[in-house]
Amino acid sequence: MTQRYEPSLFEARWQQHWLENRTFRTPGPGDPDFDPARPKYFVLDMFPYPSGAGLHVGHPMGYIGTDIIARRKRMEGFNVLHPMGYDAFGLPAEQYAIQTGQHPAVTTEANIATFRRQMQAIGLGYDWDREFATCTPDYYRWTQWIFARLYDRGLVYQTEVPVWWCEELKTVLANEEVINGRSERGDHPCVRRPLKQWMLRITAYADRLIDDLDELEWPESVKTMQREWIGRSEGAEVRFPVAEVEGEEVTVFTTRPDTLYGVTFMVLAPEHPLVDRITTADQRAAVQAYREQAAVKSELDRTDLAKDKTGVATGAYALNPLLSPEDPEARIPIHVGDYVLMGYGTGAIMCVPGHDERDFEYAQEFGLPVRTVVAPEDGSAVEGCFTGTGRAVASPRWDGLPTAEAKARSLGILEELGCGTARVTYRLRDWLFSRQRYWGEPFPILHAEDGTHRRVADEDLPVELPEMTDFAPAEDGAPPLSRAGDWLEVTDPSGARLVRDTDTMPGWAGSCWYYLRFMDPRNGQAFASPEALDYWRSVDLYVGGTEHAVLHLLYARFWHKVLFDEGLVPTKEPFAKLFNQGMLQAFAYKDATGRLVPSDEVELSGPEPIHRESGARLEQVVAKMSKSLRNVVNPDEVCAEFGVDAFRLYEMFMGPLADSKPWNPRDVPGARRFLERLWRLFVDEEGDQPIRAELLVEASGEPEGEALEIERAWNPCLQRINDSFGAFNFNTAIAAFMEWLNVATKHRAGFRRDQAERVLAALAPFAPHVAEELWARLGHEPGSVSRAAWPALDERYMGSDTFELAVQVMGKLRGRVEAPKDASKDQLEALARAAVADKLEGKEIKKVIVVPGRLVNFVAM
RNA sequence: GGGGACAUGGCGGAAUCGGUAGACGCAGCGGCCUUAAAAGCCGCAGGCCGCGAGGCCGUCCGGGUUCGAGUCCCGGUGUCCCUACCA
Repeated sequence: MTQRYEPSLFEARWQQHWLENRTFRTPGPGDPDFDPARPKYFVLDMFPYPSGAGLHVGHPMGYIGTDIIARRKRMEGFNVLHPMGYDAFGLPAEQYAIQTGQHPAVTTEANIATFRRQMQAIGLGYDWDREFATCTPDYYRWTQWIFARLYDRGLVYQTEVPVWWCEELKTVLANEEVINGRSERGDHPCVRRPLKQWMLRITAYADRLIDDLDELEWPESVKTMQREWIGRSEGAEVRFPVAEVEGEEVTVFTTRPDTLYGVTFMVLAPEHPLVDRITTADQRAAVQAYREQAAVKSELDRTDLAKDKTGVATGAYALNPLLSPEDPEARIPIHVGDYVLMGYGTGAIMCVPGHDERDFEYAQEFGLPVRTVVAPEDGSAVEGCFTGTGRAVASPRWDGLPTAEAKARSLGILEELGCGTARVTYRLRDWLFSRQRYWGEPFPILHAEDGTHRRVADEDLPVELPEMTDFAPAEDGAPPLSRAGDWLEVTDPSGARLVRDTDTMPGWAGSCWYYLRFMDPRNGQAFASPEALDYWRSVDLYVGGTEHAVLHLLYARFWHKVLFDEGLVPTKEPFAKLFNQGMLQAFAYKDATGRLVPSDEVELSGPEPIHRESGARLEQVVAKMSKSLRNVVNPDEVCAEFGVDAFRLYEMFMGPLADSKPWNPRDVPGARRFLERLWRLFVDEEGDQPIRAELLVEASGEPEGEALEIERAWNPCLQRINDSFGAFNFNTAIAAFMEWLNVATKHRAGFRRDQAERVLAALAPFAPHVAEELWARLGHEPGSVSRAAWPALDERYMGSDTFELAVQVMGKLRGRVEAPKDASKDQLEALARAAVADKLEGKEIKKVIVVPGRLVNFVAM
């Protein structure tokens, strides 16, 4: 039998061993082997949607990172909760079902099997006993149950709203799923259409969702995104009476009530209900035409077309409530314009072209007057539009006040006059929560004949998805479930006939609380036991990509807070610490015209990349991995060619986990070579023994000679490994291993068993297969390195006794000299002086800076 | 238009508190081993000048603070990500 490093001979075997022995199973409260004395650590990956394409090398980047963290924490004595599951409801499986007739449950199950196999093949140490998919009744029963809690708290309502409708997908989409009028998934055109929809009152939690961000250990950028998404803005609601139309008034929201004297016109959103009531006869045709045009425009892209402001006068006028109705200045025209959005604030604005750029543009377009009511603090003259803060001018009731005070004063006056109040507005809208689709959680809702609805009793959950064979939505947009026959009909105990709701929940629903289910995934009595919730509390470290910075993380926080208010979870927030891994990119090749050339047309064997057909030189650039560039890398292939440990090491060696960085196929063999060299330190490839005989000898006493050299290299290496867990820059840990290996190889004759054991323990989180293999060959119980203790640092052997002292003259490096680590400042200065004596000759030394352990700098003229 | 991140050799990237820039790896070059090649092992390796000792330049560009700046401050350029009439 060969003793060469051949990972295919043992990697699969160890993976099998871990599964069979449930090595990474984590006992929790209620399990007989649970040890409550240990501290807990819950480290979670954002679980994947199991697509048909399987994993590509980008997915495992974060998974390998958390696997390393989980494995080390386990070795440090923590109860580590590190599970994996599948966000398995969603559109792609259903689209596929419509095209092929395959039931989404079938394709989803097949995809999950692929994902599971791939993740196990990477050696990820998840607790597979806790695995689940959100599309199983065992799970969505509790999704429905939590929905019922929201329902009972009045956070669920049904309303007719203009929603994004995607003709291609035959469903409504949430605002955030539509980008520039096209669906985020599939890039199909979408139109606005009024439909009755389920809404969740997330806006009721807006303030808490902003305020509680402060206590989270999250990237500032993500917190900022969430704050801006919620978009809290403080201002006033002001009511302007409409001239000559008795009883009508225009209510606007403004953040600048201090500019009220500068209002010269008003604009209503095209959809504003007031438009019909106030438009004058001679403007009616023009307004009607404009509204129709605006409705079409919104289907395309209102924002893109809005380079120039458009609008039309209604012919009606409003009266500035601060001025006397007789004052001609008080009379301001009311327009309709599509730069005002019906969905924000009141759908109407007061326009102050002197101090708002959009209003200014509109005023320019339509020749409306501009009135200046704020002057810059420094007294400088402003022409056109000034949006900054300063002092109020031409504003009789608060002239001369700085903007902040003017705001407060104007608010007070508005309230006094009874024509305005302070108000807070949010950009965040209530969450459109229903989809006219099949593959999602059915709503646990029953409709009565009188038009009322009630929720399904808890004991009747889950409301299971009915078996169907045709999932296509109807032409009129009626959901597939409306054709579900018997399933639809329910008779309640009183004999009343009820009909089930036929919408399903959006893809986000299942991921709103899955982290809680991991705490107690097989519980049939509750979504998780109070004991489990109380022990695991919340996620200590949550790792995933930035693409979920707003939606998923905001929705999950919302549900968690509702559960907190219900007294069902012990924490206010679900994810204590968030970490965003970088994106995995790939090299791409650009020709002279700037076009990207698919990778398989590029010849890389020469000194520079060449286009195979034309022979043209190409430029290497960094781009996303994409099918069209044919630079997508499959982890299965990499593992097959280089081994799993090499794959894991390379992914971590590429750079810090947080950075985006390109996959370079040429670098992968370097990781493999490291493992081979390490192997040879332990195993004589030419011999027939599983491990070098010296390593079977129990070492005693302090290391000496070559063993001492290895020891002195090891401890700084371990220090760097430990430090790499601070910022998740495991590339530096692996570099440290490599440097240590270079030293150890040089002094291999002195390599001792105790050193071998410590190295393998520290290596185990990074390259677990080879660590297990060599650990077992050392005679330890198979599989036990995963449970070994994390090695301790020995401060006595932190490198050698001397260091290289840099000697500078006037800040420039002029020499180097070996110096003892414990030398005094005076000794260092003397050594340095001797080293650069010739450079100092004839110069006057003005100052000497001594930095122990580093350098000496002579300031000399 | 707004917000954020980043910028270091041919490539990926190192560099605690401001203290020897380029660790580690890839690609490259030289040597050993070999009939030869591969693999492996040993060594070289930012640029320029010089036979050499050595010197000069160098972390996107321009200024500044400092004994000393990749790191801090001001201004600019470029790349990537997010966002987009939010009143």
